[in-house]
Formats: sequence, C-alpha cells, structure tokens
Amino acid sequence: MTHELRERLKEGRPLRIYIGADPTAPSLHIGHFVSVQKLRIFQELGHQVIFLIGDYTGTIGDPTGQAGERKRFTHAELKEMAKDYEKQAFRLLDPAKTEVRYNSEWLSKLTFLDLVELASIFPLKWVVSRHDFAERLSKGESLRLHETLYCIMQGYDAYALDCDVQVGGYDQYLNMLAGRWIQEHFGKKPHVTWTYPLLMGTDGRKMSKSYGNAVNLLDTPEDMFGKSMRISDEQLPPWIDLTTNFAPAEADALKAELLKPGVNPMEIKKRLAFNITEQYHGVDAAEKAAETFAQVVQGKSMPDDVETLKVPDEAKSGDTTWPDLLLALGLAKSKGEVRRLMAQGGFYVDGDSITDTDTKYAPKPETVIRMGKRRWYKLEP
RNA sequence: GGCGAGGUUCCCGAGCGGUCAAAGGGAACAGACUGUAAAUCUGUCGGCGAACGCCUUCGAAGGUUCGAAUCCUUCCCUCGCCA
Repeated sequence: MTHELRERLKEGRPLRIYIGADPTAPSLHIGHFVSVQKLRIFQELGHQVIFLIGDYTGTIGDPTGQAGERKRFTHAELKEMAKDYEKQAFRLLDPAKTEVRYNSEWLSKLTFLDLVELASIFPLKWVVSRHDFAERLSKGESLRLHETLYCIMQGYDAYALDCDVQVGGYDQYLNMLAGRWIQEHFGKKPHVTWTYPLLMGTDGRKMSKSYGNAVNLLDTPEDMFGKSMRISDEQLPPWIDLTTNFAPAEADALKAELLKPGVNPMEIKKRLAFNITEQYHGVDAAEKAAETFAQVVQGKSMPDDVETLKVPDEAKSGDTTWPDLLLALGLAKSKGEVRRLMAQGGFYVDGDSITDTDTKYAPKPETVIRMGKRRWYKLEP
C-alpha cells in the first residue's frame, strides 16, 4: 500500500484520512487510538483527518474476530455512549483540524434498493470464508445475516466520506477492503488502507475491559500511569512502538536498552508510562502522576492530595464501629466487605492496621485511613 | 412448521431432589514476595451476624415433596438441525 500512498501524496493536496470507532462502549482504550496517535503527524502536515463515529455500524457491531453474536445496541443507546467520543478523540487530535462525522448521516438514507446494489458487489463465498465466520458455521454456532452486512456498512463509509486513506488496526483489513470494492464499483479510486498491528493488553492478551488489561482514554493521569506500569515486560517493545510518540530513533534506542544486561525494565516502563500520560493529559499531569506512583505504589506512603471526608454527625459519639462508619461514608458496599478487608490486614487508621471489627472510630481532627494498597482518605469530624 | 439443546451468582461455565450460597476459570479485593498496580504464591469473593444460624439468589409464575437450581405444568426468551 505504500506506493499507493506515495502516489496520493505526490498530488500535493491535503489527503482525507479517516479513522472510525463504533460507540459500543462509553469509553475507548488506547488500543483503539494507536492509529489516531499516528495521525497527529499527518494532521500537523495539513492533511484532513476525519474522525467517524459509527452510530449506525454500531447497531450491528463489528463481527471481526468474534466467536459469537455480539450484543446489539439501539441507535439511542449508541448515541448515548458516543457522548464523550469527541472529547476522547480531541485528547489527541486537534479539534480545529478534525472533521467529526457520524455514519448515520448517509447510512440512514440508503434504500433497500441501494442495499441490494451494494450487496451484489460481494461474493457470498468471500463473506463466509473469512475465518471467523467460517469457524462459527463449521461449529454450528449462530451467524446471522446482519453480521455479514457490517463490512458493507463500513465500506460504504469510506465511499461516502470520499476518503483517500483509512487508518485502523490490522483486524480492520477486510472492512477496508470492502470499502475499496465499493469505491471501485461506483467508479472511484479505491482508498489506501493503512493498518497497524493490534496492541495487546498489559498482560499480553487481547486488550479488553473484561480482562482488566486496558488503559482507557478517560482514565485519570494516575490511573493511566499506573496501568501502563503494569504491562508485562514482554509487551514493552510493541507498546513503545504503538503507544508512544517517541521519534523512531528514540524508540529504537529504548528497545535496545531493554536488551542490555543489568537494565531494569521498570525504568524503561516509567518512560513509557510518562509518555502515554503526557500525550493524553499534558506534561504537568504526567509529572504529578509519576510522582504519585513513586510515592504511593513504590514507597507505600500517602499521596499528597488525599480526599477529605466529613464524618456524619451520628458517628461522632465515639461508639460507631469502623465497619458502620465506612458504610455510612460510602467507602464500602457492605459490612462483610469491610470485615474481610480488616481480617486480611488491609485496613489502617493513622498507620496502624486494625483487625478487630468492633474497634470504634474516635473522633479527632484529621484521621488518616487507608484501605488496601492505594485507597487513602482523611476524615474530619 | 417438525425435531433437538438451553436460560445458573459481575462474566464464562459446572451442577441435575438433600452434603448447594452453588465446582472451575476470568474479573475484582486483600496479604506475602518484588523492579512495578508485572509474575508467582496464599486467602477472600450474595446480605445480616462474633457465632450455631437466618434471609435473598439459579428465566417467570404456579405445583409435587419433609426438602427443589435440580421433578411436573404453563408462559417468556435463546440457540442449533431439517424444511
């Protein structure tokens, strides 16, 4: 595809580069933004970046790589989840230079006849021989016709946007290819497909919320830094390539350093975490997050900014037990939860571990409590 | 339309009359360890209770039984096969 891209660049005009995301969850993770992150340079060079929100494609949900039918959402649900999508996109993209579109704009106007025309482009054999569909069919699992329409919808997006380039994860290749076919069918020059390797989660498995191995775009700087610090050592090189904005030479140098004996990968990981946090939250927030990490996680001491909570009046008499108080403050869901935490030695008052669940809160100015490793609060009567 | 398989605790998934608050895995939480919120190990993981225990939960509603997630009836929903 590189030569096709060069050809277009030679034309000397701003290219229309499109990236899409379906709002099937309220927040995106940095795996979704690998390609967005790479687009910034193009944006700075004056090319037109289009951020497409798939409020119509989301009604199907991309079946790519799925082992079964996906949960479907109504258009209203998708609009709701898309609420913060622009905000998330603008964490990396320049709002002034980004065209934000929703694919309902054109997909809602297609008629059944249009769909027939579009569907006629695709040999059924091509559709069902892709390995995810083929596997489901051979296993006797559910596969429904609407799922096969997904690539037509996304392909039509490329055509409707009149884009030159589409950027996305490697798994998007078939959907991109569908776009090329549709463009060709309607006499347009097929767009350039530009794919990136998929970013794996912190533990090396597929990045997914249910595995708890994702770094979300809306994470606080502290979370973003901390979660980036928990990627496994093996994931470091791909993460350096796919999530940072280091210059290629710098990225290579970092990766080379990893191989040297005696080098502690943690130090490299810190630079990675800093770079990621800086991109999404700015340098000041990144510095603070790095500091907090060193202090709270590595140093096991109290962070600088601890939330102060007001003790309710009825708990000031001196005979309210800690489980009751924590429940009243909304810091625990049930007494059992607190009891367990205490029994396991994870509850501290002013630095002392409290294990007796009958221990009572003694009102005094500023009581510092700690629940587990990272939760700190100050209590004021 | 015919035949078959199912709906289980946050998720996946076992259980198929009592020993079931329900195996196992994931997620989550805690502790130990450590270079990290990594890995590993250990423990916890419906609610109330110090505890014997009690209450709520296995698609819904009824029923059989001393006793049901497990059996029966009806209903709702899902999936597959053959048309």
